[in-house]
Amino acid sequence: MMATKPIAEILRQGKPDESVEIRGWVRTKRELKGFSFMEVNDGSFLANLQVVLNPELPDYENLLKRLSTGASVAVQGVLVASPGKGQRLELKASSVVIYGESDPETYPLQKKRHSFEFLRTIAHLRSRTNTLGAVFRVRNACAAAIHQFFQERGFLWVHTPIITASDCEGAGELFRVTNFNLEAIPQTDKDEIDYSQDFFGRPAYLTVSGQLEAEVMAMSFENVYTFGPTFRAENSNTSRHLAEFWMVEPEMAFCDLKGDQDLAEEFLKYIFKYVLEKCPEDLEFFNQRIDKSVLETADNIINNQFERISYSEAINLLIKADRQFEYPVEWGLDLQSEHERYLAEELFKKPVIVRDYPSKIKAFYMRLNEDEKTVAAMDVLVPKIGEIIGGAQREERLDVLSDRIEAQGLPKDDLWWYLDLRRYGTVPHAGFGLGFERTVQFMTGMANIRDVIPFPRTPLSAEF
RNA sequence: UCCCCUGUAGCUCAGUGGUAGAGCGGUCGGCUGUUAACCGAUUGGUCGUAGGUUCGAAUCCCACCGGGGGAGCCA
Repeated sequence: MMATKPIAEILRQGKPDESVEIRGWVRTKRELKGFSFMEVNDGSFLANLQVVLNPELPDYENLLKRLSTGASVAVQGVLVASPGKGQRLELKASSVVIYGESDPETYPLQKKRHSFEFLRTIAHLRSRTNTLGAVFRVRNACAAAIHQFFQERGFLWVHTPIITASDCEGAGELFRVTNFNLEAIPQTDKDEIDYSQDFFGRPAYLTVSGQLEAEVMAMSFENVYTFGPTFRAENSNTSRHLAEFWMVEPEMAFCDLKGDQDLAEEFLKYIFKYVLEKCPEDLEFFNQRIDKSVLETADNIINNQFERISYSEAINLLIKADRQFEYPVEWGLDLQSEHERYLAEELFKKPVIVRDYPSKIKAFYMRLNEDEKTVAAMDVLVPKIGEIIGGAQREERLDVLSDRIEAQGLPKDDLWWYLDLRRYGTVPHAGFGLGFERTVQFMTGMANIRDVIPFPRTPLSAEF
């Protein structure tokens, strides 16, 4: 019985004379007079396995006709040292089974390079290309790294709800969740929508963050993290926005802003190192073909101590900067993308953590500092992307939190359970959020976020 | 949501008022080890949609639709 092996395993550690079976999809075929070559890919590896097809194979002529790009095959044979350049091993086929043919007249993928715009229109086939294949392997490795990082440190993976009733995150527009018949929405006497008749008896939404619930869980397990889908209905049309994306949110009890920053830095270093070890060929490919600074970026993250400055220091540095910004720099105003990129890209040339932002420009749950003007927030800024992590020490004092909720005009009654956490056994705690796709973008150098998620959801686009 | 660019063959694009083009792909043939194979031939079109200007529109004007980039918002 012949062992079926992933092509990655064969190319990494296969030996000549070994009998193997592979399965996969034909990437390309080259017919010569006496025999033919075909390259097969099974998604396990960036490179294809070259298969040699000799005329002695049963039904050779007909087989060659049917083995076009995209066809699915199983090949049995013997590994031999390749006399040609470009590969160590090749598979001398003794039997080829075609599972499904692929009409070359209509199969949209060519051997030639395609634009990412075009590939987005064939999202059901694009994962068979070199670049998207590499992206999804890196994405997988990155997800595995995230879990391993937290699991090694005793963090509990908590599953926070996808559907939420609280509209008080202030983080973008929400998608409504309802089972109303939209042709006939129940109304009250006052001609308002009667949510009491809706599925949850109140307005409900898709979550924009699992943070508040993660805080609940941190108050019983100390260290927790969420890793799941998040939804924003913002009409954002940029290369950095998705309506549906994945977010990682650790939350730590008995932790302050310093500990939060330490974890964020350690975390980024860990996942970059992990992916570099697991997918070296893929990252090398990105470095060569997509963005020639990919490896340098990884090295920069892994081997540099992140710069840490306060918001006030950041403002001073920006004022002193030897260049003009489009947007004004002034204490009290939020940092714009151009400011963040200047700090990380030009001034420090490495990741920068900015902390202690003015309270007025940050969320209600962030802890008020002694100066009463700033909050214990921190953003990790990286070259090229800007903000990749946003976090804070949370306000654990009931009275201060109540005041801030009221000051921001938020519905305090809806947050009764969140406030309860401060009534019963409150502790200092902190956490942060990391956009998963932006991280994969950063790692791979892919310019558009729609090309690092298999099935991107953006305004007017949800076909696949 | 705002600003800019763009829509021509399966793909990437040229054509800017006078008969619709190239490269790649596909197909056929050739080639004793190819690997973005190579060489030769061949195939391929409602020029995004609908109006308008004009003797004549892919080309100029208007509207709509799609795609991309940027900004804002954010992760």
